[in-house]
Amino acid sequence: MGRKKVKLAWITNDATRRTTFEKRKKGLVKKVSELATLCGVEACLVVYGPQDAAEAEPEVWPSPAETARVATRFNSMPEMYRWRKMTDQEDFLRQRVAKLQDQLRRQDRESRELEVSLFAHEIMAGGRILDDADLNDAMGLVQMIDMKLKLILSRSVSLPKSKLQKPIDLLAADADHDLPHGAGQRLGVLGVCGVAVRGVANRGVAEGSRSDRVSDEEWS
Amino acid sequence: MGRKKVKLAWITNDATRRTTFEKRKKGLVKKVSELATLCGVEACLVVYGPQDAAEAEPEVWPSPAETARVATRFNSMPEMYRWRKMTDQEDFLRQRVAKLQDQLRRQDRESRELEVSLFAHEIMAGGRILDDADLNDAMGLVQMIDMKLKLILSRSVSLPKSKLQKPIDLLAADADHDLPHGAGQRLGVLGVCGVAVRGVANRGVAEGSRSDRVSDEEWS
DNA sequence: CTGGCTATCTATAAACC
DNA sequence: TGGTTTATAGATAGCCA
Repeated sequence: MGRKKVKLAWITNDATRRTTFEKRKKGLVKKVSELATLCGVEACLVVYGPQDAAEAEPEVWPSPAETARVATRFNSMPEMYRWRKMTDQEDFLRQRVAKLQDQLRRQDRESRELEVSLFAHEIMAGGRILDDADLNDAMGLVQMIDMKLKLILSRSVSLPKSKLQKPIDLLAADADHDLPHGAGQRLGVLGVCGVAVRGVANRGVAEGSRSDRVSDEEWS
Repeated sequence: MGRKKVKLAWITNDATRRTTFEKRKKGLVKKVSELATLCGVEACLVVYGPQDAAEAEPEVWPSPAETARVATRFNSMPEMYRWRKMTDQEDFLRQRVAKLQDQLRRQDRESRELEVSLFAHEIMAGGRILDDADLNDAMGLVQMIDMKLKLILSRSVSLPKSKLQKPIDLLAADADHDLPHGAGQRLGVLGVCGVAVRGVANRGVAEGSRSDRVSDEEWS
C-alpha cells in the first residue's frame, strides 16, 4: 500500500526493515483494536521485536491486564472439550519440544564445528608470521591451541561422544608427548581441523542446504 | 476502507457485524503474517469469536501460516549469493558462525517457550483434579509452578528481559504476598501462562498440514 | 449465508527533511 | 535518527446473485 508493491519476503535492508516494522506494528495494533471494538470480541496480539534488538520486550495488545482476561476465557471452555483439545496439544507440544531440542543440539554442534574451522583458518592465516619468527616455541602454540579449542568446545554441555572431542584428544596427546616442534606440529593441527574445514566448504558452495548435510559419520 | 467510512463503535446490525468480523479477521491474520515475514520477527495473534457463537475456537496465527513463512524466508535469502562472492573463506565462516549462533539463540528460546506452554497445559489439565481435591494447598501449587518455571527458564543464559521472565515475577509475587488460595490463584497462573499457551494453541490445531511443510533440516 | 464485485477508505513505501 | 508528505497498493463496506 505504498509507492511500490513490496515482495513478501524478508527485507534485507536494515533501515527499511526497521522502519517497516515499526509502521506495520502500529497499524496492526490499530486493526486489532478496531476489530475488537467493531465486533465486540476478545483479541490479543503479541509482536516480538527483532531478535538482535536489545529491546526484547514484545509489543502487546491489549494491555497485559486485559490480556489476562482473554486468557481467562480459556478457562470457561466446556470441560470435556477443553480436555480433548489439550490432550491433543500436549502431544503436539511434547513432540515439538523434543524436535526443537534435537535440532538445538545439532545446530549447537554445527556452530561449534564452524568455530573450530574458523579457528583453524586463523591459525593458518597467522602461520606465516609464526614462520618468520623462528618458532622455537611452537610448543606454546600447541598449548594455546589446545586451550582455545577446549574453551570453544566446553561452552556447551551435552555432547557425550561428539566427534568434536577428537581434536582435543589429539592435541592433548601431541602436547603430552612433546612431539617435535615446528611445521610438523602445525600441520598436525591443521589436519585435525581439516575435516571441519571441508565440512563447511561444502555448505558454503551449496546454495540451499539440502539433505546433503554433513553427517556425524563424516568426521574423523 | 469501503464505500463508507465506518464509526469506531460496536456494530449493532447482527449480520453486518458478523461479516465484518470475518473479513477483518482474515485481513488481520494476513497482516500479522506479513509483518513476521517482512521483518523476520515472532508474532502471535489470537481472535476469539463472538461470545454468543457456539464456535468458541479462536482464530490463531501462526500455525498453517508459520510453515509458509519459514519456507518463504528460506527462499528469499539473497545472502546466499553474497556468500558465493566472498573470496575470503574466513569471512564466510565468521558470518556463518554468527548466524548459527543467532539461530541457536532463537531456537533455544522457542524451545523453552514451548516447554512453558506444555507445562501450562499440564497445569490446566490437572486443574480438575485439584479442584476436586479441595485445594488448601494451592499455595504449594503456586510455589511448585514458580520453581518449575524458574528451572525451565534458567536453563539458558541470555534472555535479559524476555517476556518469559514475567511469569516468574508474577508468580514469585503471588507466592511472596501469600494471596488467597484456590481458584483465584489458579486463574492467576493460567493468566500468566496465557501468552505462552496462546502462542502455542495455534500450532497445535494446525488445520490440514500442507504439502509445503518444511522439514526440520530446512529450518533456517 | 457464501461468494464475488467495485467504489472508497486506509495503510504505508518512498521520498524528503 | 526520527517526523512529514504523497502516491499507491491493499483492505473492505455496501451490494447483488
